[in-house]
Amino acid sequence: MNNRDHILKTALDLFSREGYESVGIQKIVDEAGISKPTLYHYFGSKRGLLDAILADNFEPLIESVSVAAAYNDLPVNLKNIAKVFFSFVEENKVFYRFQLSMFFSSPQSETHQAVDVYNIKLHKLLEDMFVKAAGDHGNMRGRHMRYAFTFMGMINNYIALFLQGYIQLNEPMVEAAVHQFSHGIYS
Amino acid sequence: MNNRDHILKTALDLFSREGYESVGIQKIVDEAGISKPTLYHYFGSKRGLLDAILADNFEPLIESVSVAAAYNDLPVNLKNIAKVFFSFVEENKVFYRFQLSMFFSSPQSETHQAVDVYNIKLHKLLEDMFVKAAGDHGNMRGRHMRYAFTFMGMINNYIALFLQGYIQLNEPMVEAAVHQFSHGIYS
DNA sequence: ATTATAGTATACCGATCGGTATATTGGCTT
DNA sequence: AAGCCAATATACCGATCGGTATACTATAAT
Repeated sequence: MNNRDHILKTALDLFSREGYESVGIQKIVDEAGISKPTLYHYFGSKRGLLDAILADNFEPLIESVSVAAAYNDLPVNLKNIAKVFFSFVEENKVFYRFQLSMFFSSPQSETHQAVDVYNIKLHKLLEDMFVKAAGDHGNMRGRHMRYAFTFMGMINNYIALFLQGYIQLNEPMVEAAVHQFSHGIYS
Repeated sequence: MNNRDHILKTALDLFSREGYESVGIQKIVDEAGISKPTLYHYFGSKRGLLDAILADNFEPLIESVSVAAAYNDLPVNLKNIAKVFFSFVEENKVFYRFQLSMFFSSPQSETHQAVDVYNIKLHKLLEDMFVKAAGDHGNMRGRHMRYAFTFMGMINNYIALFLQGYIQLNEPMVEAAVHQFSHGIYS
């Protein structure tokens, strides 16, 4: 692995375990076995390092979600989106734990602002899907935003359970999450 | 308001807005119009200040939840618990936003550890209730932990929606949250 | 062979971090 | 009035913070 990717991986591990604010640059470069100017050569600043971690990991996720959310048949879409998230989390546990913590961090914090742009993109994909679905399901109209939030919330609940070791993110769990969410929509 | 409570309120505001790690002691004492030794006289350390904030706010909540979760009739219990949380959040927006961010912060961080003890207490109250309910609902047996987590997750989803200004936490919303969760249990 | 450039290290910067030594104030007890 | 103690302030501590000035090295292009 090249130095840049090695730094990214080391920093993500530390950030995810101890929190972005609590981890100093010195600790990252010690752990990675390099020196400060090397890190600053690649990323320019601590914030630049954070942005690089987010871009590298979020972009593939957003791409996959955008495919799964292209409106067709709502129940199928929901299932596919859940699958995309669950399999992403299985392969990127450390990153997803970190991004969840950033999403819930204080609104004015650097971490929240850094991750917000990506979550807004994800949210838009979901909301667009619900807007289109409302053409076929009249009783959904005007609630797109709430649906998008509730669906992401449901997904993240199951992911949180997984991250704590209580469940596996397999096919039946996809069904369970979508089923439970759908009950809130159609009734 | 006495000095101790004034410091607590000032610190909670800053922590909730900018994050615990990002707010220095100096900023708190400047904002509160006092000096460092005064703060250290009351709380001993930054961590002591955090613990005092948590104790002051969590204890009444836990007391209320423990009443609402005393097992009687599960649907009624669930509704009462949701009511307790929703009305607590209405009156303690700033604190609840802060405690949510701590709950999702990195597992080894000071903030997560500080808040964990209280969330474990809340979780135990819910889990005990589900254990007792399983006596009356056979198909629930062995899933107490998952139910406790999922229910809290559902509650926190609605609270997050409220904190972002998308919904109000009124009676119909209590019904909606409990209804949606219950569908995951009985089927 | 020379030059340019990307990559890396040593050593340092001012600012801020959490925390404290010392002293002073003011009210309460005896 | 004397003594005590909680409450407060000024001024300071070493450690760490994010970031950088300078210089060396290795590789690649001319």
